[in-house]
Amino acid sequence: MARPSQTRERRKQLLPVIARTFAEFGYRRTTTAELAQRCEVRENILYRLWPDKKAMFVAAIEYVYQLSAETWAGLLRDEGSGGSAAERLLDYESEHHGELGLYRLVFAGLSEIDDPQIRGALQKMYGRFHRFIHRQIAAYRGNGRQPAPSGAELAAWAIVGLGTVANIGRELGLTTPRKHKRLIKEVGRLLLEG
Amino acid sequence: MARPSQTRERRKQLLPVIARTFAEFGYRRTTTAELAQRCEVRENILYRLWPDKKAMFVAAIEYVYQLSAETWAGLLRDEGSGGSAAERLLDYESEHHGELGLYRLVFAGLSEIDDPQIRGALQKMYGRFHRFIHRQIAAYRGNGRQPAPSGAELAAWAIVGLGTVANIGRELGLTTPRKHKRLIKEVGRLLLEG
DNA sequence: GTATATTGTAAGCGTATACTTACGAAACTG
DNA sequence: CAGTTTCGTAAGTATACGCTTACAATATAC
Repeated sequence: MARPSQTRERRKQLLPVIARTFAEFGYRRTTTAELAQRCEVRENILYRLWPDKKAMFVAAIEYVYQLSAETWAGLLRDEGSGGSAAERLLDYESEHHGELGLYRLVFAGLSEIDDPQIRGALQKMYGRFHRFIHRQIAAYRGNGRQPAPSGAELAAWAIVGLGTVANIGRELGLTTPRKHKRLIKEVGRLLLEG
Repeated sequence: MARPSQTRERRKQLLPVIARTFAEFGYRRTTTAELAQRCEVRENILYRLWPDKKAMFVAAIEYVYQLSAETWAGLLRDEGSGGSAAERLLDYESEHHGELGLYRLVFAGLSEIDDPQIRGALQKMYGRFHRFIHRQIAAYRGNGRQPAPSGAELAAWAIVGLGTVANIGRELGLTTPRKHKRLIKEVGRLLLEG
């Protein structure tokens, strides 16, 4: 036998850098040379970790949800700070939403939606986000009462859209930080109540 | 003197084809060769109408709003079919929203947001959509009463987001046509009322 | 220590594609 | 008709970039 492979750890190590780079430049404009430089390795090392550029991008998309999910899981565990889970999430997002700029990665993905693999990654990601929010709304509304109506599913989509447009508005400089915050907090509240 | 230039008419004539092509492939994946072929001309003819590929794309973005605006203006004139203007618009959009697939053009643009010209075109487009919807909400809410509160502005952004996510859901096959329709109609109504 | 696998370095290749140039044909003006 | 400009065709250029290959160095297992 010989050296044990460290590809798994190396992938995890480089993924945040890859994701940030794709988020910054988009899919096409990101060159494998740039990726390598930011990762401080040579190009062919990236090609040992992933079969091609597209696989790197798909991995980056999956990373986006992971990161949010971890943050939110932390918020849900931390029940101390008052309010229901849904309310705490809304409060948090109204302050920190889009902070990492990874939504740009999603925009980039949406431009490549004809590709089956990228499309699949986006489906999974949006599906997860939606399911998570859906559960939060259902839990909030059905607090002891009858099971939540199907409206919660629609509301969950609307909240995903709210997050999306909030990022677009911010990115284009069309909404001030103050409005951005109010948009998520107030309209989010409205959608949560139903 | 000699032949009068027909560049203006030619541009208008080709723009719908250009826009559809960019919508289909995105910005980077669209080649000037493909554009020319769909327009049934040679590449350099496109370069006589626009200075470069980017200018063609920017023109296509502007075309997106024009097209929607024309449709909506028609709906607003046609007061016969009952309901307030805002309600008629919602009804119409719940049936036909995203039909032309031009929202893909917007996704493509969002991936190129670092470019000043494309960014500017998107700012103008989103600004116009928002302003239009904002006016509709304000008119609906302030029907004879006090001037509409600032919440209408937020609601307008939320509705833009609603349209965006509805298209994403449809595109990814995550929402059925039935849900798509309900999403716009029911949540749109909720946001309209405030 | 040695064999075997992994890691790192460096250069290069083939292709795709935005944009250009050159030139002949047609059309409008006076 | 004559002169000028636009319009259409065709080929070419230059570059950027995804991906590969070849080889040296290093680390682990036995």
